[in-house]
Amino acid sequence: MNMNEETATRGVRQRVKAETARAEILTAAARMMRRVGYSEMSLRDLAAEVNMKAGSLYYHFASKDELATEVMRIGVEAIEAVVRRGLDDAADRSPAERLSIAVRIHLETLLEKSDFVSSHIRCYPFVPEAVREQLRDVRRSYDQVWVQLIRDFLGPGATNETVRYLRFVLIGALNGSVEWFNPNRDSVSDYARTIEKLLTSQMIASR
Amino acid sequence: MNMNEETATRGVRQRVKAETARAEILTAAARMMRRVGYSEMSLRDLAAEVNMKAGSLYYHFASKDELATEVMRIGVEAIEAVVRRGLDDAADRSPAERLSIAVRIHLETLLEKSDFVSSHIRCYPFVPEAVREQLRDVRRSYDQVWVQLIRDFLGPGATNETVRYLRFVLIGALNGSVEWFNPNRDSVSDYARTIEKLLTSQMIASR
DNA sequence: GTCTATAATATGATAGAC
DNA sequence: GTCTATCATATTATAGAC
Repeated sequence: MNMNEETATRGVRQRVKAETARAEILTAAARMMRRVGYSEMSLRDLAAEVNMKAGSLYYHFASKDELATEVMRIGVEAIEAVVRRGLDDAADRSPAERLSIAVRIHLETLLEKSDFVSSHIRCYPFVPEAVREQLRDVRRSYDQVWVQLIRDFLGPGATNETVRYLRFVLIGALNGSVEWFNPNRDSVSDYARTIEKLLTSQMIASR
Repeated sequence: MNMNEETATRGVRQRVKAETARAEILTAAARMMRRVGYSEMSLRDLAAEVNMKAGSLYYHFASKDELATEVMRIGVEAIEAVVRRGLDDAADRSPAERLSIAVRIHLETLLEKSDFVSSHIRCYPFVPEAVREQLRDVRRSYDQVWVQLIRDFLGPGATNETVRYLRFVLIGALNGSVEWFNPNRDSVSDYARTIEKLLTSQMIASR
């Protein structure tokens, strides 16, 4: 069949509409998963959020799991990208400064910038195993950013175990903030400074 | 009615049976909530775990919420009690040593001793608001243990904000461990030592 | 105290009209 | 692309027999 201008145009418009709807669903899902959790988010409620009916979601996603996987995948990839960019811009800084930069960017992204990131952090432990499996590689990739940062920070003498445990301390302190951080009361910058002081032995002045 | 020995005995036995069953349900619920989460734990599955049918649970608890509240309440109260006891036994130690003791006891209880504690930590953020409300006071009480420990550790110069943020760093590092700790690979003692080094500026030797 | 049976409702998902 | 209608199933909770 020979496409004339009209049918070609309609094809484009339809594709744009589909992509727009898909993006809106993903954004609403991220916000909702962050707020209530994965199991607690019903597809009916999600659909209502984007002025749709539940069944319509299946035109864009094959299942709730696929939708959630996509939301959380966007989250990790986004935070890895923004942290890596920040570190590339600070390639000449000291290991301590680079670690500090990563801490700040991670916190800002998690707490102020992206529901995709925060929904990932909150929901990952309770999402079906099949979803976690899908996210294994992207998560591992972001983990490696921190492994390298902490290795550089601790220097060549540090054991793998020390690197591992310090990473868990940091990740715990960073990600735990989604549960208590209140933008009206708390400051990302102040919390980041607390972590930096701890890392650089400035927590207690007299020591 | 005048109770003879037999009816009195049966009364006691029934009461014991009820209390035993109730305790078994609570224990199984704690284990299950820890493993799969609150929403993900169905009362049918829970009942099966204690060789019962779902309906029978309602002889012991008025609702799923009440059951979950009880599980989580036992958790906080248990960890507060064991941490407070440990601190009482170390009343003469330095603030840094007392903080270190609390870190160790908290981790041991959370990771090795009590499903009531770990289920509380994992499920609290996703439990219905009504349940969280019921737990507010006991949680606040345990929080105060840490506020005091950190105040003493930082000394009189510390601002409330610093105390608050250091507490969140610690709680995040401590409680985040439920998500990654593997008894076959990890050591509570080694992880506790990592945290202690960070607190006492011994993380990096050359500084 | 625990059972069976069931109410009342909510869920993820699919089929077919438009 | 989205709707309506519905399937199949799962959920919390209750009523009444034993």
